[in-house]
Amino acid sequence: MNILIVEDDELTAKQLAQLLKSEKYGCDVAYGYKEAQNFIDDNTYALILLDWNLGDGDGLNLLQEIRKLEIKTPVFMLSANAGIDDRVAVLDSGADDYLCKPYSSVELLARMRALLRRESSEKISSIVIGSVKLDLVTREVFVNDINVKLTTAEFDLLELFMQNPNQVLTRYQLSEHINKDNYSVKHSNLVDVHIKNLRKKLDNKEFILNVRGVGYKVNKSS
Amino acid sequence: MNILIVEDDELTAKQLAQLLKSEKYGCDVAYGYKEAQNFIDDNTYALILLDWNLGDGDGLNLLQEIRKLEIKTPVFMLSANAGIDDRVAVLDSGADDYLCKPYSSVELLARMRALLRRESSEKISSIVIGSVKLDLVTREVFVNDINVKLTTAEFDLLELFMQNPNQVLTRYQLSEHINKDNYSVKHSNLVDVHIKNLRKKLDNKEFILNVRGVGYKVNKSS
DNA sequence: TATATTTGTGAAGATTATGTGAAGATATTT
DNA sequence: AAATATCTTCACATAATCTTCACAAATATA
Repeated sequence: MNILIVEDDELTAKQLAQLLKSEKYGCDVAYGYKEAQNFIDDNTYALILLDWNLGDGDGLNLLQEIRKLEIKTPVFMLSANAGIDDRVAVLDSGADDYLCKPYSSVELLARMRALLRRESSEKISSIVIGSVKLDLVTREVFVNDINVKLTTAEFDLLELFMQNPNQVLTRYQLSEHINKDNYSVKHSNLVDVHIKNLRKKLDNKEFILNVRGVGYKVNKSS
Repeated sequence: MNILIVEDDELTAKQLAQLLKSEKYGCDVAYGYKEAQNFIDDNTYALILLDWNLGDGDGLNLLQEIRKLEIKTPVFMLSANAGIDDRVAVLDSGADDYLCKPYSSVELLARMRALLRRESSEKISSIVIGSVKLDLVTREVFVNDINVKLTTAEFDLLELFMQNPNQVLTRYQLSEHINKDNYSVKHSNLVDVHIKNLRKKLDNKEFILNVRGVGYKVNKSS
């Protein structure tokens, strides 16, 4: 969850960054218009906190430019002294919320949560471990950002592994998860075969580790 | 574009309704908690303007109940005298914005537009993916700019697909979407047949991909 | 080191899911 | 009511993948 702070006053910016970090948000700080543009081009933010007064350009201009580029990231405007008319201009330019300084940090955080909640409810859920990314909605798997095609059983197994990282899963648990319940067939090495094929497709023999006599687990640090 | 006003003071309610009508919004007025519930159950609103103080129940309670029911309609809270702490409670309960009386009607309208813009920007009138363009208003479909005639079921399926690009949709979801709910008929391959016909009309076997064992999805990059 | 146990592997046959044409059943239009 | 369009089912063709098997490789045990 990354937030971009755009604020030219260094002290204010650092205080904001401190506040956000204390709430476990990751954040970048841009001290001016140009710098903000670069950050926005290169990253995806959950929210942009944008100061109205920027040294090398107007905050409102930046906002309008962001919207012109069809970037949908919510923008929270902060301003020293805007009157009612400014407020209207700000909100109509595509800002999602707005506060005047001096503001209460408690209120700022609450309003931010309101914006972020809305976004996150639309976001897809995906799990990333090491070089492997698994998207639960599209059922796509990416290894080093390359889309890899898995069969149903392979995907279901990998999903179980990645939802229980570091935990050892027995062959029985794994088998049950893909195959209703035919693991009564004592000497089936069905799971082993799927694991073999998964390892090959993930291009990493160490991603799924064998725990001798018990089962398998994913290796978080691979 | 319908807006629900929930406000127990009759004069205030009428003034609000007047204001909204002058801006060409359609609106209903609920004077209490129960009445609001009924309106919400029976209608779909683009926005709910909710007064903090209701005669027969608390506005905050209503808000929390709405969110518990997973109703996503944006809620704009209005209050006579809330302090900062109340603001936090309000926004964290799922309100999307908040204003204290006395507020400027210009600012109220601007903030409302900010909320409504967000919603309406999601309700576009046509969707384009690859060579396929789907017009939701005229219900026309173009493949490489050539108008293709689809049956009702085919269009409805394609619409669902294109509004959820890349997402895997199950046969059950698809069937429910076109056909009320007769997918209890276990061995119906109705969806499969529609998919086959769609693929032929779209002149592209890769536009709708099968996800074995799960369902189908559109291929964004086709 | 020799032996037993467990895990890894490729290939082949069995099984299951999906694709397809055609025909009868419904619904819609003329 | 007839003509037309669309929906729905069915039987079978095709394709994906599951599962087993025999054996190889690795690891533990004596």
